[in-house]
Amino acid sequence: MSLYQEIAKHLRQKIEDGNYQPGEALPRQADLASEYNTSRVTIQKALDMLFNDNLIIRKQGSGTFVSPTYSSALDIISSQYGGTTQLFSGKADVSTKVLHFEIRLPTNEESKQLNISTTVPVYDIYRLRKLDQEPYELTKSIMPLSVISNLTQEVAEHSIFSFIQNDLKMAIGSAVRRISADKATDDDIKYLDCLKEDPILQITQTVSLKDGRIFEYSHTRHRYDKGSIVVFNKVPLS
Amino acid sequence: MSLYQEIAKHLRQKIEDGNYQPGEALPRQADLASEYNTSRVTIQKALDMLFNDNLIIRKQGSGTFVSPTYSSALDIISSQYGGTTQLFSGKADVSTKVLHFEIRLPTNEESKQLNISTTVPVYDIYRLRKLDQEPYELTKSIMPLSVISNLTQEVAEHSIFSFIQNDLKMAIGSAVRRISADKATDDDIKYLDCLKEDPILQITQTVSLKDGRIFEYSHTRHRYDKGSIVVFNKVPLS
DNA sequence: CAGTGGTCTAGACCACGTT
DNA sequence: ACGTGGTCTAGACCACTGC
Repeated sequence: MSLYQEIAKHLRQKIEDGNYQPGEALPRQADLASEYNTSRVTIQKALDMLFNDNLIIRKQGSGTFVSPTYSSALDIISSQYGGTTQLFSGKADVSTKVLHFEIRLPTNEESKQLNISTTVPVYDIYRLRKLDQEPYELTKSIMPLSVISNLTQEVAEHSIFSFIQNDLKMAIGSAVRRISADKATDDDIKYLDCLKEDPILQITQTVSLKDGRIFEYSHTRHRYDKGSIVVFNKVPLS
Repeated sequence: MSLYQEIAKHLRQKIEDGNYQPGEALPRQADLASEYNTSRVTIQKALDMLFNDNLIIRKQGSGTFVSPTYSSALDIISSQYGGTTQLFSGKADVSTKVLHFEIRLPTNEESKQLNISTTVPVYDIYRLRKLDQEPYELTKSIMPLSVISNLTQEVAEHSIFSFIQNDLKMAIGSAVRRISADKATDDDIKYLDCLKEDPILQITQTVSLKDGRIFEYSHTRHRYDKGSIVVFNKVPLS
């Protein structure tokens, strides 16, 4: 890990441990540079990381301060990446039932969303995830074989995200999510064990690898009483 | 505007204009530095901005490429900041009806969310926004007088966000949003003109200024058929 | 091995807030 | 006027990719 990342990690730890209280000023950049025996630019790169995570506030002409609204509750925010299995790792028992597993050609909409030709086959996987035996989410995933291969029903029963990261050694880069509310469908009622009048929270996402290739286009449906999405937005710089 | 911001803006324009196609390589950092008559570090800061907006992909040892999935559709993503009025500026006719306007002391929950004492008075504003005369969202906003002052019902009928930015000259920094689905309440049915069985998309948010003070804690309710939230997430660096 | 982006330096000057 | 963070430089070396 590079120096600025180490410094960011160290400062983050000090803030989380309460060495610096919310609202309190951090040492000047020049002093931090001396302390870590590095240059100011490197300190700035470290502070950039903390700033992007809302841990600190920077005031030109005044100083750097621990965000007055800092609370560890924000830890959740950035964690929606590793998929459901990783998110609840250690907190709850996640089990997966594969309802459908098929390799076929994509529809026009799917090929457009995945940015592939309609001649490239895709996995079509429909899964029900349970948290501590309670139905939690229903997900339909479409993944191109040109990006992900050797996916089996066995893998789908566990975590596809960890298979991609740990077995295929591919790095996930970013995700675009659209969140909406919808009425319950017959499948929702059947698998999520909800009522006809219960709302559903739906997340439609395309997830890309670091190299920019899209590897998943999916729709996830949640019971309205078991899940919400937390997002953190910085103001645009431009 | 600083040099790296100008360069980022210029490169962004070139990508959006199609001078560089999706997947195509940009010039090497060294060449860009020569072209803009600056140093490589400055070019890197400019590229950081484009990278954060998913416009480019960087491959160490290989080059910098226009994101293969780049599409201008992503422009929407970062725009949820200026409030509803600004978001639809020029696209639709936004009108606001103030249903309630009051100054009172906050509840325990509100003071906790706003990070203020229960002795600091707050504005309690309940508004119905319409888009081209159609009910769009119902928002209950709580704002501390210690942060925002001189707010009037007159202002609430237009845009509170633009009042804060343009009149009070205060800069908005970040927002934490929780998005969930809910059943329709009597108010939803009455004001949003929806049915009892229609789902509602609810956004609960706290919005902070650049200096870290929270200026709004609000709940916004949308008709399920008129609105969704799009978010873009980069993978965490740590 | 050549070529690319990633990290880092030591120092300079600028912009902004506070006193 | 002073102190702070913001920007920028010219050059060096490291890390990774691909031929």
